Amino acid sequence: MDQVVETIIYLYTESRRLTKGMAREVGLTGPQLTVLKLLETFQDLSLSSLSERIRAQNSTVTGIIDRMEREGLVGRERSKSDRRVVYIKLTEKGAKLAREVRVEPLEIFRSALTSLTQGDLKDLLRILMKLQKRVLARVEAQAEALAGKATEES
Amino acid sequence: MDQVVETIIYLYTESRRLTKGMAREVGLTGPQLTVLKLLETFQDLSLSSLSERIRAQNSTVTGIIDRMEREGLVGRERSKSDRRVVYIKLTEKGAKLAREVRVEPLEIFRSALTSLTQGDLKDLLRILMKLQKRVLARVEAQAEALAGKATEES
DNA sequence: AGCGAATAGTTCGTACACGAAGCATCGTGC
DNA sequence: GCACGATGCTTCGTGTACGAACTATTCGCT
Repeated sequence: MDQVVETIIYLYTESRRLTKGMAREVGLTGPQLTVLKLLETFQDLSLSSLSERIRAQNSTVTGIIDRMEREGLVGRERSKSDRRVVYIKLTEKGAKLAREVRVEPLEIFRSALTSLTQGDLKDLLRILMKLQKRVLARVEAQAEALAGKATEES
Repeated sequence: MDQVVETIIYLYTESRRLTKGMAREVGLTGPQLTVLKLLETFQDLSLSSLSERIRAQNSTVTGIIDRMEREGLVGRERSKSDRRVVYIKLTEKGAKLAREVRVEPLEIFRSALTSLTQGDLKDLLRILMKLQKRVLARVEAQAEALAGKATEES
């Protein structure tokens, strides 16, 4: 039971460690490699949609992009239609680097998954989803409780 | 399949977010609350064993302890038998705060787990362990490959 | 039109988080 | 005993990571 938690933590941290190691080989950090690969796949993305995809705050991504821009890997470009939006696009150098990185970040993780039997994979997903749903329900309940408390106080 | 990865990431980040929220209520950060609770359970721990338990580097934990010491929650004490070792112990104030925090950090997560059927829980653990074993095997294979490369280069 | 709320990004302050380098101490081999 | 590698911790530099406050737009409503 605690072991389940342990294992999930292990799997998560390990997959991050792997991305990081892979990134090091080309002189990048983990998040930077992730961003590079995302931009290769989707061409331009706004900063917000980038943050959404890597599950980080805008302020965090601003920093990551700052450093990648400094290295000449990406460029910023304001949208014509909505002048609040900034699109991030790969430069030549960035695109070249993205092509050089052979393996997808979560490769090892994925190949370990495929090596499970079809049945196991199905069960795993089913149970994890169930788990997620319950956690989500509790989180929302707690959020409401807090919101209620805040209202009382105000 | 990618969904499994997604879900695991969700579960992990959510559990961290919860710890953080709980910590905020008593004016702490996530890692600080974790350390506080660990020290409450085990009394004194050396800095290294603390790092091991929270899966962080010594240099990271040094910082966390620095800040907690500044707040008067913990104290450092050099070991008599091995003067390299530093034991971290709760102060009065730290112990009091630890007692005030009712819920264990991973509470929500755990209660969601217990709400699964016995069979599901068993399956989940079995599959996750299998997955972990395979990831581990691949990681080691890759580590060796890198080590080999390094030797060639030297 | 035009005001107020919402949205997109940035800036700032703080706290992890890691690796490399440094310092003190310990342990072993000779 | 004593050189030397190993161990425990700290320091430093860099890069996330978040939330709060701020600016510039855009949208919704009247």
